Amino acid sequence: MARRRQSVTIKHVAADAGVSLQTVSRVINNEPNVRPEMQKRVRDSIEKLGYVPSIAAQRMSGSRSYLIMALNDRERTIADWRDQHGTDWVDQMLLGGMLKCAEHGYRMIVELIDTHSDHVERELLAAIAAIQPDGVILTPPHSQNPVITRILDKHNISIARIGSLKEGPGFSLTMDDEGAARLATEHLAALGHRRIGLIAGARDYELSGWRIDGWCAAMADAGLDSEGLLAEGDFSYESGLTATAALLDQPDPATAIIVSNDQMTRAALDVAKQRGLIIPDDLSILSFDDTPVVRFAQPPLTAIQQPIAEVTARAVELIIADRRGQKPPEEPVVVPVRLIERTSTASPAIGVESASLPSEPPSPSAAQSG
Amino acid sequence: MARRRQSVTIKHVAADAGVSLQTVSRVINNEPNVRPEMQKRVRDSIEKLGYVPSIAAQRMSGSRSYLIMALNDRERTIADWRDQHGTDWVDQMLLGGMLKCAEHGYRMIVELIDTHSDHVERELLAAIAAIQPDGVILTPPHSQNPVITRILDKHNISIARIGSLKEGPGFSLTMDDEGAARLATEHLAALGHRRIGLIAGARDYELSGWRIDGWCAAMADAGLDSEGLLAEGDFSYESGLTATAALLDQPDPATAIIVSNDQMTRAALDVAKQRGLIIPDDLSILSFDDTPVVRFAQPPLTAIQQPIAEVTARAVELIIADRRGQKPPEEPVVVPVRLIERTSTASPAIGVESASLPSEPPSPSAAQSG
DNA sequence: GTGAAAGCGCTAACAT
DNA sequence: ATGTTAGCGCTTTCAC
Repeated sequence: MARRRQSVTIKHVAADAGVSLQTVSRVINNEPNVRPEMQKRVRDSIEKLGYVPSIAAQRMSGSRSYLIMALNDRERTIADWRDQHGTDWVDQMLLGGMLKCAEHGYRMIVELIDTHSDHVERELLAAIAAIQPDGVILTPPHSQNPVITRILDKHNISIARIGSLKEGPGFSLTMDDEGAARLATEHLAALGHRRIGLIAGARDYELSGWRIDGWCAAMADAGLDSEGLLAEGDFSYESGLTATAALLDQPDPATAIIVSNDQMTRAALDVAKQRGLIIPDDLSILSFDDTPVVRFAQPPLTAIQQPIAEVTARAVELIIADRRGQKPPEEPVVVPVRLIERTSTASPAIGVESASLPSEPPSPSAAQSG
Repeated sequence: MARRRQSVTIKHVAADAGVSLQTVSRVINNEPNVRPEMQKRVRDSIEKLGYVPSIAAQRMSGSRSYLIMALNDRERTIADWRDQHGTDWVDQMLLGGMLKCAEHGYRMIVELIDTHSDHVERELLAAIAAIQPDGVILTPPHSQNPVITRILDKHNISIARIGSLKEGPGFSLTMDDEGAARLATEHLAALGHRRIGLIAGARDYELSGWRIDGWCAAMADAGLDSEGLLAEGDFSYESGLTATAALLDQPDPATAIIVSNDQMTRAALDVAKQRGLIIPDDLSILSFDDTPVVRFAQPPLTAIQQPIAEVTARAVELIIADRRGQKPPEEPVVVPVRLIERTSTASPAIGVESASLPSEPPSPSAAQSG
């Protein structure tokens, strides 16, 4: 295979503009100490020759690689892809991350790593050595894995941790899980539900706890008893089946369920169907993931729309700013969610329930259909 | 920002193994002229030190960048993402491409380019200069764009063209569109349909033609008249509305429709619903994309499952083989599709239709529900 | 079969 | 404000 050279290099530009390599380099990198007229001369040459810096060469000598690595959990990501369950997390990350990267001359590379394996460290080191990313975007559960953050920090790589508030290197971003859970709960309470169940996510995800907190707080604020309404899941379909059953199999069963992700939501729908429960007449369901499986469900589900694209774009911005020496934000960056109202949530069926409604009627204002 | 060095370089390995840089380089690249004992010594050092070659450095001096670029149409990809219509083409490309790349120490970078813009050339050149990919995977409509293939070829980059059989540099891969259309048509004919319509895709996609060919051939083979049963679409939802209406608004309307992609399928479903047609009782619908929107439709749709992941994986293999100097395949690589039978296709309603059925009854063998 | 030297395209550090 | 020099980590070329 023939040796492939860059067709137009910084040398050609320098020669064409009649300046030194360094001056061209400064212009490319928007560094100071270049007179406007020089600037222009160089930029004109760049334009004329169609010069584009080689990322590889930039990385070789400089401190930047112009590469940002998006790290996702291998097992879960591959399973989602294979099963074609319509989880579009990676797609949305690409949408937000790639486009933002492109604005700044960066590229995003998706990398999968097994969190729970013994060779996380080895895998991560290999990825770092091969790619030399300027920054890494971590998603749960990687974002709270101290082994990973420590290694990245040691290598002086900027870290954006999505879905983690733990102390640690880099900056945190969240999708306001607590607020979202509160929003979801309030939505259902406003519809008149008193038995609002929550199917929580895997315990080792920080955000699972936040959602429980938000739900608990909102239940308390609404004067509702949350006794027996919390079911623990692990984000898998199977766990969703068990959890849903648990919420329905009790003396005073849930009339509305908030489900922490799309796969468990599928399970909840299936359990409801199997039991002959009509949605939303007999049971309201609200999903914490607005993925295709949820949007195209029958009936279309009311859902918390997680701004994955946006939060990823913000993560890219933070990393690039960090590279430029700007001070990272003190506080975690919180990207608010939206509640998309569809037809899976409605007032509970009139019956014994309604007889025991509190004196205060449900607020119709919060129940407007979007 | 501190200058970041590779922690373990080829030098460390060479020193540790007591050999020269070149010997290590040869081992890394599986080149000849290294004695087995040397091999082992070097490999042991690599293992011990946890050495991983830097892609940037490899690219700098050598002919390989270990980077494969997956090129998609910017406008359509972003629209699909934004609208969240559940098209998972990019996801599936990543699944197949990334994993295969990983097996060989390559990485895949997704890049978006506007096909129809004036600056295709400029955008492509910029991407090439920045990334220096060893190979590029082209999807329609890029795969048939001579401007693109010519530039890539000139830069000595391996080209895998998915969905194009036109003469040109690089190798072609298809998902057997003609055979798939034939399969779909036969499936419907076997159910007893005589008026099987096809909503074709955009004319400037080669595969649109192949599908028409397959459908035509199968119709002829089944002794069916295809008069008035071909409607042209352009893959957009809107075009799907018009095309569906055209197939239904005629003296002898279609009782089954094959739709060339998921968005037009959505349109077909909506038209049917609006007209009060029950699927599959009044109208059978078969989609040419098995994306989430199709799988989770009500009823779930019978669909051609395009093996995007697999064809991308094959493309990666071909590119890597090409880099290694292996001779590319003479013939286009054809990855077969599968027909996923769901509940949107059934025998046409018994009525005037059945009275005029040909003497030969529909073959039940081909109508087995999967 | 192995090693030494040269240089890929670019930037950091140090001149001027 | 601009230029010069010395590498970055690796592969290529060519000598041994």
